[in-house]
Amino acid sequence: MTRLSDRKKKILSAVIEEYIASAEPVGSKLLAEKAGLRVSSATIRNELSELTSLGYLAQPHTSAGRVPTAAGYRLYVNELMEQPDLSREEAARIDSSLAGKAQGHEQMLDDAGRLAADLTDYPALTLSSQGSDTVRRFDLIHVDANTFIIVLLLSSNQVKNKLVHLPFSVEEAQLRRLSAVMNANFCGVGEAEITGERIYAAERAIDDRMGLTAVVAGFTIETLSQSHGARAAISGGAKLLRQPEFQDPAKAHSLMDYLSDAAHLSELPCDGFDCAGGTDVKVLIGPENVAEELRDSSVILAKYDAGDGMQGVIGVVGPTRMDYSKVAAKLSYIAAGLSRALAGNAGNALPGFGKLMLTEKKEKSDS
Amino acid sequence: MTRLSDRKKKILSAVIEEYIASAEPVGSKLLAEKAGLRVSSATIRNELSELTSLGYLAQPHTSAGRVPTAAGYRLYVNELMEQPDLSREEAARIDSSLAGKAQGHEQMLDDAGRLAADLTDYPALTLSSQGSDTVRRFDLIHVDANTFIIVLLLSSNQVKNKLVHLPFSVEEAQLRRLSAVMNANFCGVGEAEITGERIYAAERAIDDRMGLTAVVAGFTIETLSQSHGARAAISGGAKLLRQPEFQDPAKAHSLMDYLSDAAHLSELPCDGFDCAGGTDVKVLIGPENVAEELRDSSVILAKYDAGDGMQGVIGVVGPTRMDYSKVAAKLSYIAAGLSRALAGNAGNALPGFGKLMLTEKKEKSDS
DNA sequence: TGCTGGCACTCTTATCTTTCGAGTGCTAAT
DNA sequence: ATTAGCACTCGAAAGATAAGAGTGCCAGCA
Repeated sequence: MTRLSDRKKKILSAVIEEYIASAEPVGSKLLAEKAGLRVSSATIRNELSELTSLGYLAQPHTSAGRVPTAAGYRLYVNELMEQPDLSREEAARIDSSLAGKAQGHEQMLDDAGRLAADLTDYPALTLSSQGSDTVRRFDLIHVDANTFIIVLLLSSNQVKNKLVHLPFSVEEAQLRRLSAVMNANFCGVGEAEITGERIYAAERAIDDRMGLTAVVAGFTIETLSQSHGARAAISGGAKLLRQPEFQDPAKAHSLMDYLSDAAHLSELPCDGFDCAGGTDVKVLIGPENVAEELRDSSVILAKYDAGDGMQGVIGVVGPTRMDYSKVAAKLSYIAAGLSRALAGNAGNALPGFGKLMLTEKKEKSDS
Repeated sequence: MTRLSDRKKKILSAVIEEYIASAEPVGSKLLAEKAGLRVSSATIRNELSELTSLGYLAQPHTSAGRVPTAAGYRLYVNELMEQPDLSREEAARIDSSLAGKAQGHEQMLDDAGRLAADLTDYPALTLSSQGSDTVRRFDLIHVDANTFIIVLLLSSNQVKNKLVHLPFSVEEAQLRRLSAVMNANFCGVGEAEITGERIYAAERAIDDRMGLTAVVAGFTIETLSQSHGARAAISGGAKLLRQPEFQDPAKAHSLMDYLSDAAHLSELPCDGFDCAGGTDVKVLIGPENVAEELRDSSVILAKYDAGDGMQGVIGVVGPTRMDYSKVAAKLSYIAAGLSRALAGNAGNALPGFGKLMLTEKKEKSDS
């Protein structure tokens, strides 16, 4: 289908790149000067005219320059654009930002989102659609007569906890029995299979009359369902306002409002990552988006791997006029780094860790 | 100083309330009709003129109505406005929103922020300037030969954890010794006092040659410093764009950018809560703000108590033209609810908790 | 056949005027 | 002290004009 002459391709690319940079319709004259083609503006006009009737370009009004259509962007992204390598500095910045601290999953994601927003100057979104998690190990810590802590080690290597205050007292031995029965019955068990019956059975097995089993099981279900349902977040929303296409407050507001609802973000299609040069990057251009609010924006998503089969997505939202190549490269690199950091979680540089913290601390108390 | 005739007060209030509602300069004619005063517009013009020269009102240009100045708002907030009670529905909504789940400190705060933003239609900010926390109890859970979990119970009743992978193996007995020495030496100790020497001493006490003590101490320091430094967050930033005063994207952008940096939020003055009718609400009007970016906005803050001496602030940011009374009432109510939920953390309705979770779960799997 | 210069035409954007109206301040009368 | 009346000011909206950018097409040329 795509039987475009080399010259047409070149011109289309030039139009898109120029438009990405200037946000203004680009005309034949400019093209004749800037693009490396050694032809006159009249020739270019003819080509532009054809590209327009092919549906790759459009003109806002009769006497304006050309603007890429969604189809134009699509073609550009799929076939025309070249994926640039990141500059050393940028790569280094990403590396250091991600390598900084080995914190929890969520904080890491948040940081990555902020980083992506900073680097691309577009709002960044992160969603971890971590598959179905299970508990690998239960621990109950007896604090005092009425208090204990539930500690769950999940198969995704996350640790979750909850402090429980009781209106009655409980003994350490009881907790030991309880944790034993939880470990025996609910390790590796998915959220859906933690049924009332099984809880009841466990309850009876240790003769638990105070409903402690149900408390622990309840927290487990809550935790699993929470990490099962995709967590979504957005950062750097204010950056939208920098884009000329969002000078109209109504537009900006509609999009920002849409984005700030995590429920909407989770609806983004997180499968079918194969386009854009083999890397795990996906580009949704304007009307390709299902959500009405995203129809004149584009979304670029990169998949990362969180180890243990879990995966998530980090991406940015911007006007259709985005520097797809640069943004895709950055996101891809960030996603890769994230995968490394999360999957290779085991590789905490342990020696010297304590010292590191100490020196950091010193600096802080100075300031 | 404030020797205003009753009529002037009434007029000033009327101007402010009208302006709050309409966002447009208000003139003498409208006032003559709406305000309950039985005088003509000419009389009101005279009064307006005086209020203007007193500095409480200003006119954008010679032939426009009057607009309140910061001083006008201040007077209104301090003396004129009446604190309305919340409607039953609103109170109920806040109660149910806060009582919903008894989660962690941070999540609770996030939820409260979202609630405040939704209820007031202004961006909400939350900051927990939790004083200096200490560890109340250390636990180390042995997972497998190379892995253990650090569990810290803080004096604020928060529980923090970290999964540690080791490049060498460690025995359960070692961990027991380590936790004993940590508990003995670092319970109730502030971040600043966890010095290298003390860590070294502890290390020697249990003959720890692998630096495990440092690892645990490092995490402790990290945790304490993190919860010591105020955590700040913002939600509902998009709502700003709804306000007429932020139709100019540049203004909106400047403020939103400012707000999205947590570091800036923490700089808000969180002391001196005494104005506005005895409740713990503080109003910063326009130029009263130190930050340049907040100079033509107002901030309303309400203090909440997180138990154990810790406290935080929840508030909203909006144009100086804010419905101070309503917003203050809402924030105050939310803050009170938050205090109750956090301080009275002990009062988890325990019986039936497990069942509750189960039914919730059922609903989810249905959809 | 394909490219180029030239030229008339179109349509937006910016700028400048004009008009309209709301609101004021002042004065004279009650 | 309050009010009615009136001239005046000034911004916002509407209309008019001018400028400029870009197109499409045609005729001539390799």
